[in-house]
Amino acid sequence: MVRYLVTSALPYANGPIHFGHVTGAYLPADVYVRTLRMLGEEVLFVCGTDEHGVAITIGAEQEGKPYPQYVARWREVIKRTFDAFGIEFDIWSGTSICPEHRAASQGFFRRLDDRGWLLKKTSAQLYCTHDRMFLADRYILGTCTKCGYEQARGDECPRCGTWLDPLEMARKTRAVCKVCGNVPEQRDTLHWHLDLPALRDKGFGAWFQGRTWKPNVSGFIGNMLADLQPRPITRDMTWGVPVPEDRAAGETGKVLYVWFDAPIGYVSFTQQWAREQGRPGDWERWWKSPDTRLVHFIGKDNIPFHCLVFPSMLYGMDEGWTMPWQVPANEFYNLQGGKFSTSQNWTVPVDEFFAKYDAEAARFHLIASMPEAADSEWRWEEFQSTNNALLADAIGNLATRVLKFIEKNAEGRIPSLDPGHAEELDRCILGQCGEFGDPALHVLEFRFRRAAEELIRCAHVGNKFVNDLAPWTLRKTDPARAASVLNTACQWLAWMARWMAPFMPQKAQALWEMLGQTTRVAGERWPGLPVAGSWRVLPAGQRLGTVTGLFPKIEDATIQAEVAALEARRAAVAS
RNA sequence: GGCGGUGUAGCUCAGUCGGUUAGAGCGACGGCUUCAUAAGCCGUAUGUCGGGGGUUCGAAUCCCUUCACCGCUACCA
Repeated sequence: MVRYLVTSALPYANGPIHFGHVTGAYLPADVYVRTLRMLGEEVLFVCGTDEHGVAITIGAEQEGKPYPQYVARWREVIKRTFDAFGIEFDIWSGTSICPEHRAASQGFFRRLDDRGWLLKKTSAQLYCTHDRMFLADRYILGTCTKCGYEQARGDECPRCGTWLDPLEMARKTRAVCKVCGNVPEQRDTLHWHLDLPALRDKGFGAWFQGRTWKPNVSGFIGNMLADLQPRPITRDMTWGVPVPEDRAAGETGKVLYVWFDAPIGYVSFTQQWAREQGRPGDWERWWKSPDTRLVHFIGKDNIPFHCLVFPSMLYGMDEGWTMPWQVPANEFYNLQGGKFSTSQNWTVPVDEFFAKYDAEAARFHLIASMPEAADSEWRWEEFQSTNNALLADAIGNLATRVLKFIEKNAEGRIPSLDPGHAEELDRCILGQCGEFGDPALHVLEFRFRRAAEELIRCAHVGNKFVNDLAPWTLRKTDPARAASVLNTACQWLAWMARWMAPFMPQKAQALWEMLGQTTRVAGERWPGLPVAGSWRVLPAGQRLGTVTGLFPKIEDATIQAEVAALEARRAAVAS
């Protein structure tokens, strides 16, 4: 029996997440998971914050906060955004708080070492005696050895684009620590490296080539595979998972590199979940089974780690670990013509957003504009258009036009269906479906935008049916037939509610209840495509719930104000 | 610099194992309708498919070249 283990990239706990993150890695995963559940599949959805690494230590020190406190704050801020979007994980943890994380990470390290996949190498790096740390290339500022630009970073000159060697730059020019401004010194340091070329040659390469990937994954990784280097997996610092003492051989102050331990978070969080469920051993069913379909939702910046490094580690464990099944990496999501940028204040402040707008409308718009094949962006005008034209006019208005009519003319109960009309009305409405596709099938193929389109088509079909059959006219000439038409329209709404559930769970529930249902729509079986004769589920005579508008409209002036505010925030930073 | 992605109607995109007059939604315009959140339905218009060259009976779709935007380039994550 197949089961789905779904992960979303662990957000780094040193800042808020924005719409780009949400639509890239979290929302599609949530929709995928909700769809699978309605299809009756067994699913586990794992996420939490990535809390180690040097960027966090620097951020915490700048704020004068202990690392755990700094990280906890961002963990909470990030979670609040997910809650607002209705993104629900089965387990939400963090790499520094998950009780299982250290042992799991060290276990990977030991096992990979035992299997001979780890190499020890000594190399020279720049060390800041003031900050007492080795400096990552990007934390070194100096003069470009090529063009003379004085604010070049250790890895690359932002002006001429040249790749720089930080040691050479430090030798030839006055390079300083970006954090404190002092001149670093060169020191030798020993680090463990993951032997990626050996793993590739011993079978990982064949495994990768034997699977089909999205174009942005296969091209990129296929190229990297051709020119692999062993990759360092340790760092000189204290914040992180220590290299196991029994392997450190006297080396002190070494921790696992954040990118080594972060993806192990998927494993350790699963272990935590299993223990909290009272079945501690259950995690292995997820992580060591050929029946598990492991799906990593990520943005394209994470491709090397999820498609090369982490699966190489899993492969190197040689214990039958579950390998990634699909990695639906999205491209990037921008904002109104520019990149989301906290430093430039080119952002949508999320708390403000949710105070003013409907989170489910935002969910739908993000799905409908998701960067599946190419970068895309949030435009306020388009959000308005989606909300007004698609959600309010097409979907919401279909519900109110049918249900309010029933309230006024049919005592607020689902009208009866004359068996003599059923077959013809089925033809009328199902005949319009044309090349209708099942949204769930698109979701399973990670075509979320397409799935969103089908949902809108569903509403168009309902609207056309109501228009064509015009119950407001029929009611005067043939009341029984009018009742049958309205019954059919209600059945269609019930269909639409279930289709909406993975995308807009609360709105789907609201519509479900308006139709007089008291169950959870998310608990319904996914209905697939309607089949003549068997697609009606609502009993005639059922009392409707309270009928209200599902989606309020957004005024032009509101949107203009948002765009103006966006520009104003950026201008304030620039000045 | 290397590698990858993208470039198709005003906007957002679909379509690329080559094949009839290049599609959808939104927006625009015209007509119909009045149950509904002034919503709905029908119809119309719009494109040298980034530029150039080539292969072919035939190319948005294959090859070469060129331009633009974006990303990655592995000791920031």
